[in-house]
Amino acid sequence: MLQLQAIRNRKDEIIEALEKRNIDAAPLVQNVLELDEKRRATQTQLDSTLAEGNKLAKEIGMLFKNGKAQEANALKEKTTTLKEDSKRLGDDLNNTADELQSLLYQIPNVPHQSVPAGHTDEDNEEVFSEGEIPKLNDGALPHWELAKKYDIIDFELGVKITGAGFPVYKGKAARLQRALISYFLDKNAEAGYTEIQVPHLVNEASGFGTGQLPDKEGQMYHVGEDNLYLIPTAEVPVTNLFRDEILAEKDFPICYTAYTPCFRREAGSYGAHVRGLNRLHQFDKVEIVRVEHPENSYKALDGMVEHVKTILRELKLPYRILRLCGGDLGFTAALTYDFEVFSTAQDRWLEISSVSNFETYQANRLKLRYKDENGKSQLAHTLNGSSLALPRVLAGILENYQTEDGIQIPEVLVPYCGFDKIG
RNA sequence: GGAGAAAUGGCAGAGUGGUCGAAUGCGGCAGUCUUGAAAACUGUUGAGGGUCACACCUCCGGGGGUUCGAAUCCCUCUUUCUCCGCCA
Repeated sequence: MLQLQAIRNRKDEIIEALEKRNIDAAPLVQNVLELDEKRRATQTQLDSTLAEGNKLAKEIGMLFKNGKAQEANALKEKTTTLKEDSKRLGDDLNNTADELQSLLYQIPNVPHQSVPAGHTDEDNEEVFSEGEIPKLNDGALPHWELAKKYDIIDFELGVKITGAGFPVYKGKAARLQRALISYFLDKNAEAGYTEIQVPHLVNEASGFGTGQLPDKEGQMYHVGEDNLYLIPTAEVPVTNLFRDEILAEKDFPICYTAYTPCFRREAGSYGAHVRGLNRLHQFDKVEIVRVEHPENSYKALDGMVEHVKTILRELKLPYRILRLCGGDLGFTAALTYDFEVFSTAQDRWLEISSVSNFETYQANRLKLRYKDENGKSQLAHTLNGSSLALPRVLAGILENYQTEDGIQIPEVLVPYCGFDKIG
C-alpha cells in the first residue's frame, strides 16, 4: 500500500507513473486525498472533545477528593454531551478511516522509472539472455510425453486422489525434484541466505501483509474452519516474519531462503498452455527474501538477479531475463525481472523465476520499519524472488536434456541425484 | 477435548478505579573517567496520529461494555502456561 504521505507530496508524479500500468489513478487519488483531509479534520475535532472530557474528569476527581460532591455532580452533567459527541466523532472517524483504507488497497505500487510502458507480456523488455538452445532430434517430446514414456510423473493418479493440477512424481522424477530442492537451497545458503522452514498455512493478517489480500482472495485456498490460507508462495510467511518489526540499520541486509510447496487455485486459466507441469495447483518452490535499507534495495535486486543467473548457468539451461512492462507487473511490485527457460520441445519460454523489489509497498502494510541515523522510524524495502520454481525447471531439464536413449541429468545435480540418466 | 492460571515497553517485572504512558532491573544510546576498552558514575531511551514547532489525542493481547474517570471492574475472542485425555 502506498504511503499517504507520498500521495500527498508527490500526487502528480504518482499518477503519471501509474499510467504505465494503463490505469488512470487520478480519480482514486483525488478521492484518497479528500478522505484523508476529512479524516484529519474529524480526528482534530475528536481529539479536542476528548481533551475537554479528560480535563473535566480530572477536575471531578479533585472535587470529590476535596469533599465538594455537589460541585462535582454539577460538572458530571456537562460530560454527557461530550460523551455523545466523542461517540459520534469516533464512529465517523472509523468509517472514514475504513473507507480510506479500502481505497488505498486499490492503488497498486508505483512502477520504477525503468519499467517500460506496455499492456501484455508481449511488451516486456528482454534485458539479457544466455545459454545455448539445444538441437534436439526429430522425435523430441514435450515433458508430459516424456513423463509417460519413462513413467516418472503421473497426472492421472493426481487427478484420482485430488484433482487436475496435482501431479504425482514417481521414482527418478521424485528424486530429481528433491535433488533440485537441495541444490537450490545449498546455492542460496552459499550466497548468504539463511535457510528457514516456515508454516504452509497463514492467517488473514499475513495475507494482508504481503498484499495477497484483499485483491487476490480467490487465488488462495482458504480453510474456512480455521480461517487460514494455504500459502501461494513462501514470500507470504517469510516476509510476514517481519510484520510489526522495527529493525536497526545494522540488521540489514536480511536474507532468507525457504523451500515450501505453493498452492494456487489458478481460477480461470485453462488450455494448452497449462498442460503438464506448466501450471499447477500445487508445486514446489525455493524462495529468496530480502529486507533492505531503501538505499540498497536496487543493488540487492541486481544481486538477486545475478544469483539466479549463476544457478541457471550451472544447470546449463538456456534462459532469458525480461523486465516486466507496466501492464504485466504485479500489483505490489515496483520492478520485476522474470527469468524464462526455453523449452525446445515445446518451442516456448517457461517462466521459472520472478525477482521483484516492492520498495515500501509491502513494508507499509506490514509496518516493517527501521530506525534511521536520527532515530526516526522509516519503512524498509522488501524483495523476493524464486530461486527457483521446481516444476518448470524440471520440465526444462526433461525437455532440453532428452536424448535418444534417455534423459541426461545436469552435471551439478548428479551428486544430489545419485544417478546421471533417466531411462 | 476437559480443568485451572495468565497476557504490561527490546527483555524481565511492579502496578487492582483518578496524581499511570506506566516503578524497578537488564539491555540500547550519549557523556564523564581511560592511550583504548572494561568497570563505575551521569543522562537518555516505546509506538502512532496531530502541529512550522508546541499543545493535544490514541495505544498496557484483540473487540465490546460499566464509569465523570479503566492497565486496573464486566463480557467476549485469541494466544500462552500447568494438569488430565488423545497422539506422530
